[in-house]
Amino acid sequence: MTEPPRPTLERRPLREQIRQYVTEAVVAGRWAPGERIVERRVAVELGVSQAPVREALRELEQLGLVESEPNKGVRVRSFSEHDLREIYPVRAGLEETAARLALPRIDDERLAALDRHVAALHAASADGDAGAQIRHGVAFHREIVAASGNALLRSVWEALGIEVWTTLSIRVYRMDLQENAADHEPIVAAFRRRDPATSDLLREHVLGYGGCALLP
Amino acid sequence: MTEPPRPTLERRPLREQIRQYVTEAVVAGRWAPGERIVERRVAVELGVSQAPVREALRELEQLGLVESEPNKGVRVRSFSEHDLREIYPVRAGLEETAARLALPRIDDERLAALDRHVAALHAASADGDAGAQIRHGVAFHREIVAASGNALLRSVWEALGIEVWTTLSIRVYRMDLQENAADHEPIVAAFRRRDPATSDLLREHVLGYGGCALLP
DNA sequence: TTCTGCGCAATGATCGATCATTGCGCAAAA
DNA sequence: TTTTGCGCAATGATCGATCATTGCGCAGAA
Repeated sequence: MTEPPRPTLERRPLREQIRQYVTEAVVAGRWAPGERIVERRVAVELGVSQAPVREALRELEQLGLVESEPNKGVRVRSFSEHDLREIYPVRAGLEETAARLALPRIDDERLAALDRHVAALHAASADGDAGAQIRHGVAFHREIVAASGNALLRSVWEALGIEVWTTLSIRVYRMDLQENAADHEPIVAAFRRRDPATSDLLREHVLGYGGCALLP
Repeated sequence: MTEPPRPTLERRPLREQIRQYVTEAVVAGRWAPGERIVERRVAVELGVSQAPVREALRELEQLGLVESEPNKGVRVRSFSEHDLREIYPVRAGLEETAARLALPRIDDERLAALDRHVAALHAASADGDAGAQIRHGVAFHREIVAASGNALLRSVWEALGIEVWTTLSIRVYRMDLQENAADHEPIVAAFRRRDPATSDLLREHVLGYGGCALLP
């Protein structure tokens, strides 16, 4: 289940590191929406060539963090509040499907994993650690998607990039974090008793994220 | 709605043409599952350089048509029947969501478009033109997803590559086409009367595609 | 015989350079 | 003044070459 802990020797492809660098810059707001991202400039900045930067940018375009037009280059996407909210119905639908598929096949091990995520969420909540709250919250939902046993569903869900968007929403629009750890407990309980309503419960739960108001 | 018919001067990026070429080769079965796709070989074959081939292959990896490992290259994915069926619950969930969102906002123009797609489907069915059946069937569902008004939902749905997988399923596993045009009419009717059950109807409809048996 | 490690060929990853398109300023014509 | 092109600078798209990793066969040790 968990990764075998081997001494990772920094062997990730350049492109991945570049992607992470650009993502961080956009999410942290160091690069403003609408701003051009010039492939060569980034390449020079990082001491690499244009090619891997290009590849990284294409991946980020897929994610929706940047947008590009042929022969006109890439720029940081500007996210309206409306854009940021669009993700929730999609997530909700995917996770509803995941719950439907997971319900008859979820086992004790997974349920225990869900419990652990909830516990971690409580802890992060108590610490007031927003980053940890996001991470553990996402991990909880990821666990359910994985429990569906549908690899395609998982990859589609992952491609949404929940963590990035959540972080960004909070920074840009000061969306309320609303990660009340307790909200997750009924979901685990529903899975445990194989409640057919679990999927609806999960959908409403996710839609609740999207419905929450902006802070003043 | 439809593309403004301008004199297209073949100005698509190379990468797109390459992607299409490779897709066609894989879907038609000219390149067998498991077969290596060597970037330079394809490049030479098409008289281009390695870079755009590489980009095209990454897009196809995203689509799931090929798979790659770092430093080991790309190969044609081998699709088990199980893999091919995984798409249906995902599609069903996405389209259920689309229908939910579309229900309160679908207008007569879109409903008319749905009617046209159904009519085209009938015609293709009568002609026994499998390709046209797939295309119009997909167009019908695409119309609903577009009617949701959720751009992210649309792009996620498009990223599934329904047409490619349907075509491939039929060729490789001889999945039954089952595109009974009449099956689509109740869906349009449900939209027309704003039936809250429309989304469930659509979900079941899509799941029906996945449930259909293989031909002998 | 079986196991180990070296060395080469193939090829993915990256680079530096070139080609082609786009955007824009400026000058001349209307 | 407004419009129309021209020409250049910036930069994305593509290219050809090089660097680095992988897979594999073979010689020699166990």
